[in-house]
Amino acid sequence: MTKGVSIQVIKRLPRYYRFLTELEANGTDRISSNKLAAVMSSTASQVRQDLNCFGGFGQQGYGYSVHNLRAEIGKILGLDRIHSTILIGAGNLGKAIATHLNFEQLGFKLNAIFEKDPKLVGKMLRGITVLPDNDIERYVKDNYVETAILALPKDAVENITQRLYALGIRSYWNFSHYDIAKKYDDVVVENVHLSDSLMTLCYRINELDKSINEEE
Amino acid sequence: MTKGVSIQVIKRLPRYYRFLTELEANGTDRISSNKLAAVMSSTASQVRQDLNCFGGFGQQGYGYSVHNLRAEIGKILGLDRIHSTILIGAGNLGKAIATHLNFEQLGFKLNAIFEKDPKLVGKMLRGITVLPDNDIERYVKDNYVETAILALPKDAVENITQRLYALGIRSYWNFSHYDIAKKYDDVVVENVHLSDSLMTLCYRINELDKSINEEE
DNA sequence: TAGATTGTTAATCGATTAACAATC
DNA sequence: TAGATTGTTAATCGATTAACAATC
Repeated sequence: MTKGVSIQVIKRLPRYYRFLTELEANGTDRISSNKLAAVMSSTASQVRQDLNCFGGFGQQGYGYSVHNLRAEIGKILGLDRIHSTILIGAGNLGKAIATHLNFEQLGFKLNAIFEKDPKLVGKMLRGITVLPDNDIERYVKDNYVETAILALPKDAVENITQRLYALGIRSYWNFSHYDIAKKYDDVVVENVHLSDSLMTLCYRINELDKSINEEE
Repeated sequence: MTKGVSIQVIKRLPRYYRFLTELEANGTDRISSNKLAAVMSSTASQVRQDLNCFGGFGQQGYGYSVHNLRAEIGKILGLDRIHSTILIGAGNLGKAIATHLNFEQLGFKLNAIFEKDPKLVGKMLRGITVLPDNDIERYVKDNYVETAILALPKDAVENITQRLYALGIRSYWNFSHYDIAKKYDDVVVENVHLSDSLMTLCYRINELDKSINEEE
């Protein structure tokens, strides 16, 4: 029954969700695949193909109800569930993650934060007291934890992941360059590689410069 | 002469670069497409196809020189150039970006930081004094600036981008949900949508749970 | 020379786009 | 009913994988 929707489609779902949220906030009641494609810089064909991976949410001759479609995509993404989450690392990056994201609207709840550096332990972030990383085992045994956010340097992540895996945690939001999925095969890992993104920008700037120089 | 290498290939280049950097640090001198594919969780065919978009860097019967290949990919990405960069927004996210990334190794140099909130103006980040955002125009006119990093809320970004675009800035590393590329068509934008990444993780956790339940 | 491994062409696979009958 | 727009099938396009001759 696992339908096997392609990763390309799945990666577009948050985009649909974002734009539909905006449209609803703007008071738009209904939208055609054509109009939605224009907003998303996509094509009407792709919009209809994508949505029909999950069901027929539209109505012939009418289009899609913005409110309903947004709710359906929210359900598909699973944003109506709440995944108990811990954050490992309360440095600059961990702090930004903790304070910047609306976890509750994204299907998660941040319940605890752990940090090795004693100088940061005890501080408050988003109403949560930062705990020493030695407390991880005790905490995870006492509290149900589904997901871990990893905001620490690569060399620290290898060891931490081993501990978290041993405790049964199988989903990771990973900001480091340690390759979790290569080590463990029954986990879900979403990587955020900021430096890869910046290098891609670098390449594209150079391409832009080249095309400008060719024009001259 | 613009070759038009596909975006999929370009997005893999930073990965090659990262793994080759590791291999070189480990003292590996040469590597075959087969071995490199194993390290990268890719295929030998894909490795050779990808690299041959840019040139024949290997040697039949031998493989690739790790050192040379890393250097070549660095050049392709343009990491040997230095793009003058400013950061707009010195909140938690801006602070993490400023302190977390090795800009110099990624083809960029962070030269100035601007912030609206007077409480943050004057603070030091990465040896740079945070300036008031009213100084942007003066600064960009006096100093050559190529790239802007946008680490502020969506509603502030629209206005800031207008100002930066008017000043001639054409490349953006954008952490907000404001769609720059839809508004301006001669810009290069690399978006980092953290909440999209988290929603994708949410979807995949649910899929994992489903497949586990099916087994029972 | 023989073995290994590339560069490159051909085959396959999957994703996107186009078309249109179904239907609101 | 006529017009609009979906859901879905078919056609196209591009990316990945396989194969192999070239060659170090």
